[in-house]
Amino acid sequence: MRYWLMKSEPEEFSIDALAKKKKEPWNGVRNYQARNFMRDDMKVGDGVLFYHSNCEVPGVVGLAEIVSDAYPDPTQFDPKSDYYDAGSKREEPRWLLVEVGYKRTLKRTITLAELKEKPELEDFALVRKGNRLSVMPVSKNEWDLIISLE
DNA sequence: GCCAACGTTGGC
DNA sequence: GCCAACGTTGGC
Repeated sequence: MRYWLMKSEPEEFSIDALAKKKKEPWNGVRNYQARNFMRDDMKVGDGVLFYHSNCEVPGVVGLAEIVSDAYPDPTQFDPKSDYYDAGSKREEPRWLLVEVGYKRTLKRTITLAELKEKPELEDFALVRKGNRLSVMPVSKNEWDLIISLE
């Protein structure tokens, strides 16, 4: 079993929204590295740290899990969608998604500022300068440490 | 295939 | 709202 961190802007889709909907197709990922993680490495049952980005207090706010294998992201074919990609063909979809299932909301936000202070997390992709991945791997050690901060 | 211009992400 | 970082695009 692997672990992941997935970013979402709370104004777009928050942990509360996921709690309400129970699960959500993670559409709109348009970054090849993130897509490759979803396509090649994510398995049903993998753990997910749900992260709020681009907001007042960025940080890990909940736990989720992968509940589907990767499949083509339908928004890439929808001209009305923000995520439309005219260059992607149905016979050969460029973008994939996985479905993310709600597990629980943390009692408090484990903030980015806190994570940055932990020497053990020095190499964690999230806190490395300039990182813009919206989906990234988390090691077992990193997962355990982050969870323990709750 | 290089690289400048441009767009996006996301913390602050 | 600013801006650093970085991915993508497109002219050459």
